[in-house]
Amino acid sequence: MKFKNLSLADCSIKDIDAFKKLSSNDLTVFEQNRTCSLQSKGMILYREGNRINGFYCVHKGIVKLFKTGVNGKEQILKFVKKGEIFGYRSIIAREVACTTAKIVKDAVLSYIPATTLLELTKTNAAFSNAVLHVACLELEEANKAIMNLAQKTVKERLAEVLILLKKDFEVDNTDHLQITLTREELANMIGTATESVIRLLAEFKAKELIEVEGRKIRILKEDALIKMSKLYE
Amino acid sequence: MKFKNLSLADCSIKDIDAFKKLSSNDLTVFEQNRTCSLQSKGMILYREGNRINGFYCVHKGIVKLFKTGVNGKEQILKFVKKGEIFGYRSIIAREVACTTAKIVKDAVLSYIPATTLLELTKTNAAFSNAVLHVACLELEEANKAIMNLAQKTVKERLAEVLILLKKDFEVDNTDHLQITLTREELANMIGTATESVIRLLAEFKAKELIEVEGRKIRILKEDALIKMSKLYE
DNA sequence: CGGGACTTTGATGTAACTCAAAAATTGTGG
DNA sequence: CCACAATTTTTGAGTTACATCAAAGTCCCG
Repeated sequence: MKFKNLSLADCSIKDIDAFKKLSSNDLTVFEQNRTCSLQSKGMILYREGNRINGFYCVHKGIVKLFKTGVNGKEQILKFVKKGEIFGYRSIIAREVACTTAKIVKDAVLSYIPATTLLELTKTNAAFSNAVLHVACLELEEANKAIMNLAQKTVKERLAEVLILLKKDFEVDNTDHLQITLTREELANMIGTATESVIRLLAEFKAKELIEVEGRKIRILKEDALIKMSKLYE
Repeated sequence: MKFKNLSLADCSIKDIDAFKKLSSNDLTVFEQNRTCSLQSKGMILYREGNRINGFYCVHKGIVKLFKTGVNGKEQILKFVKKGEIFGYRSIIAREVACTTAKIVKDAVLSYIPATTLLELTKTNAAFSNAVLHVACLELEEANKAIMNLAQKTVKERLAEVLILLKKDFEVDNTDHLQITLTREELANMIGTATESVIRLLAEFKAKELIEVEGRKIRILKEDALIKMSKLYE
């Protein structure tokens, strides 16, 4: 079968962090207006510059959000995972999508129409506040990213991104990062060339900070990477 | 007198973009809970890492928001101007301030206590929605900044920032940008060294794209700068 | 008029990009 | 399940945009 271990049953709004505090009444309205779907790797949900008619909740899988730059180069802004929402920004701001959303790991998603989002944010303070909270957290993440890109070296940024990927996506039972990215995707996260990522990963490996098997990465010396990344928090 | 042309009378919440659509009822609650003040250039309103007990509306003047990097280098995230709000993010996210706020042009500000903000966002959907709207717009700005830092050259970023400063802060009657920044501040906006900004401004001047008189900049060929910045929108 | 803060210029170093070509891996259709 | 194509990864060499350092010049502002 196509979607191993995935089922539309795994699709409870209760699992979405932003909406955990909503009353059961609010949740009911919500549940009535959303649709669930399975989406396979490679699928594009919406494209930068297009109108977007709803937003998404991720129940399983991973979605990549990116902008496309001058020469077609992707700039990855976020990997969205279980419990998170995306696509709401453009609806609230009444703008076309400012990113492209692509499935990078088979996913179970909820889709909520824009009209429902706008109606709820307009009339339901608890709901509006829940989305506001998410937006504020994302804003701080974005500010940190700006700081990193502006002031840190590529090596520091790569070290940091490995740490953050471990924190956000955790490791499997063999202690490998659960998210597997191509070298190019790593490069497009930190704003560098693919070759630079390759050379730096080789350097980290030589220093025994990490182990690498294809796209699987195991972090050996997290402390050293944190120090190298100049990441303190 | 200290504050030329500034008066606490110029302090109407109606002038704050985010709150223009609020009902007069909502506005009243608001007005009762805010305090106005005049703040002179150089004043620091809050510092990164400190708890913040309220947020601000700008009626006049300009406030610089920045993070401090590894070696004390400022990373400027935003210049806040008339009609805008700031400081709300940390309150909503229940975090300490993630930036430092410094007055760079004598200002008239409203200050609204955190408790009022939290109370209003919790109970008043219109208000919560207003703040949400601001946050979503800022999020898109931040995403664009990430893209620029990651993929554009210093020259492209400087060209872009000049265009944006003109759009955001406009020009005075002599056609100069109304916001006057040091070379260092320009550098800290686009993530480069002061010397690089100086050399590039000289280059732009030689090409007659701009005129420079100290910190006053006049944009002569906006089209050429836009083209150079690879900014299309 | 003097001193601190900015600005400018030049010289030099290097982190990181680009290009190119080979090696390895992954995916796919027969 | 294999063979072939396509993509991704790796390595090397050459280039460059930009940072850094140092020193001189300029602008204010009291």
